[in-house]
Amino acid sequence: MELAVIDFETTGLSAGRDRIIEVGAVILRDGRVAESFVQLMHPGFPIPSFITGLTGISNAMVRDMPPPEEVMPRLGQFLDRHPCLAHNASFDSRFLAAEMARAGLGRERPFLCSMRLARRLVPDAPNHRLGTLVQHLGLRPPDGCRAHRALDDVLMTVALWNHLETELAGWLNGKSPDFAFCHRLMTRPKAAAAKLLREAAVSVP
DNA sequence: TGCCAGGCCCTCTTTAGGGCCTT
Repeated sequence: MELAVIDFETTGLSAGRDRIIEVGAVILRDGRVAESFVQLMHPGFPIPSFITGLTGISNAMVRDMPPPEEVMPRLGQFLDRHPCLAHNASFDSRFLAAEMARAGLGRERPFLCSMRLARRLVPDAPNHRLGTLVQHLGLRPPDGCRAHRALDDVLMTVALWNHLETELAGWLNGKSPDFAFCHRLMTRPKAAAAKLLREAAVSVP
């Protein structure tokens, strides 16, 4: 399954009030990064100091950067028709929809959520934050990877997804899971998701 | 003036509340 893995750094949590200040995205093909896209953006107002402390993205870094509405057409072309994957996808899909609408480019995109899948497949993790899961599973993000920068968070999500996909393929007798199966798994209640896995394990030849 | 996200998910639930995740 080809996926676009995406992550936004923003000025806050509200898609209605806050703006995107950085996007990272990659096209994942056979578990490998085939293309990548990263861009800082100027939100049109000062970045809150809390966000600069969290992400390291300062007002000086975005001073000469384009506003989100200028970046969205290029991002839309990059994502093309790929289904998207993000960690806590409801957050990123809300911001993507809000910024696309501001740019006059409204289009709903299907999303998978690595956090919701991990809650089904890694129930014993201390918590389901991206960094915790990567550490808990012993995954190795690329050297120099820094949490809360968009492309680095994308690469950690890729590492997590590759682990989850391998685990799902184990349930499916080696067959790679498709989008519909992953979506069913992450949207069903816990007990129903567990039943879905058990049924898949015996029904896939 | 005062406030400011939103949706999933669990449970001491369903006539509800609060923790988890994302920035």
